Amino acid sequence: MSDRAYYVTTPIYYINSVPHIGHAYTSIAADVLARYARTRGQAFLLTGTDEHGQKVANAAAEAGVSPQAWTDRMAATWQSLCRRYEISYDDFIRTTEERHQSVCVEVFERLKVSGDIYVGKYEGWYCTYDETFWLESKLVDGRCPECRRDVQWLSEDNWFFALSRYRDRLLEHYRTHPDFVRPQRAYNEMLATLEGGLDDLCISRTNLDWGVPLPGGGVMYVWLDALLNYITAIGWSRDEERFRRYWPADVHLIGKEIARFHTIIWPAVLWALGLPEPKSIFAHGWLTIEGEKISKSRGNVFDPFATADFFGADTVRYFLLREAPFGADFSWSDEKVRQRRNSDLGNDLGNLLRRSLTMLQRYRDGIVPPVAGASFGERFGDLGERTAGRIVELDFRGALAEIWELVSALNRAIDEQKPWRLYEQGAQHELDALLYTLCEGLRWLGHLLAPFIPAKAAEIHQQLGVGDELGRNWNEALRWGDLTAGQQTRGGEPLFPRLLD
RNA sequence: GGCUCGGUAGCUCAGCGGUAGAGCGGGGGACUCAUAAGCCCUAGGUCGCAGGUUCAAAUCCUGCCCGAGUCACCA
Repeated sequence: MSDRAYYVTTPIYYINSVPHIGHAYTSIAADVLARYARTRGQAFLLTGTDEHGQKVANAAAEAGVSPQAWTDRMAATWQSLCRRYEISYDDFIRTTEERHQSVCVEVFERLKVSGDIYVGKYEGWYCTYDETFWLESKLVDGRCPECRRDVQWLSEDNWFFALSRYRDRLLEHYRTHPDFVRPQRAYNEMLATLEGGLDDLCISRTNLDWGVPLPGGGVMYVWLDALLNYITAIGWSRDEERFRRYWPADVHLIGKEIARFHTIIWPAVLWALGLPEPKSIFAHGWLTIEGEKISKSRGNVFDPFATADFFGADTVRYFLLREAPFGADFSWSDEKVRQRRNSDLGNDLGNLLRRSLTMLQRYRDGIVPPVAGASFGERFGDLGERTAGRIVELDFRGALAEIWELVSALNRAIDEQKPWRLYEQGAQHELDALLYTLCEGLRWLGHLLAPFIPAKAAEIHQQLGVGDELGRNWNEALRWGDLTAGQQTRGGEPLFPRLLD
């Protein structure tokens, strides 16, 4: 039992183009979960890249390189994006890796044996130019709605997954597990889809070759290939002990546009393989730019690396998680990021650290006084628990709001008690108690904020002079009075320098 | 077109049957340790529109308007 690890995944990112800030969003949320989970025990954060399919092949062709060369280049870009945003992944899987492909083939063989897949006809209108299938209803005057060229009727023998067979079981699972799909909005939509009925799913392609080759010809449908990463990466059929430690996943984080694949197809495939479904799937909202969908045609795609350079990775992480409820859409704007940065991070948090350490330096030579005021310990005794509860519910905004109550209370305490006056009046005991409270509160903030803004949280502790204690279990670390008196603080540069217009 | 979700103070949102709330921005005040930061006070908004149920409706029901998403092999 204690062997179990908290397993969280991001989608594997489709690399037909360069990453944008929306990709970073999912990874950041997953990273917060993983970082928190690691304070409680084992955790495993998986991310990676989805490298097959027509669009990747096309992108490679346009760039004049082989698909493999293209994916090698793009995967490296994605990995550096993770580093830039401090995504502490435990593994990064690429679907072109042998460890993944060989297991995909094994899945295919097993499904053949179990009778969950069969050969059928895959038919539809096909636009050769766009290499896309269209439904009859989507055609415009019998032509491709995209390029207006003629379409042709294509009919191929392909492998089908008997998805429809699992409809009743899916419905039952939804009924008995109301938290299987979150938020509620996504759950409702997927339930409605299920109630509308399911068709079997074509899981092979013969009209392209950039994919996992299947015995007998053709390649695996890229979506099935992609979904399987969640089990190939943790050793399914190759390392059963490892696999059992992680599976079923605690949560798959996804963007809401890919909910159907994760909440309907994926559990059915797992059941066909005799495996349990993931514990939950969370479909977060879309990030828009000034209210508009991120898209190349709108020209509003901006480079997430440049964004991190300008604002700092921690500021971007904070903004994304603080600004909106995790399930809902929200709009990015540089101005709002700047406001959050200056108001929350600079004025409230950074300045709190600064003014506290400056006064400690001035009045007590930067040494943590021996008097521990107890009132904050009583008031905020359950703050760790409350924050943790919010994180586990993926209510990141709520978690940060909880944490900021402590930030505000500490700032308020300074103004109410006026340490400069206590110093003038020689009220040594009161001054010590307040200064200790500030330092101890800041030590707490380091722990509480570490999942969200890891580098700055570490810097808070560094300026406080507390040792490398981030990552400790909160139940142990967040005991009021744990901060050692007599410790020398260091101070330092402003944590979040104010950004001007 | 079907379905889902939303439309509450300038902005972002909470409230979801009992005489309108928070944060930010804006305005005012007292201080000075601090990143001209922090603290205190201050927001008089037809709660999208029109009906209905109820002693009582942002809060339930109906219709409409507006926005977003989704509709099956489209990364």
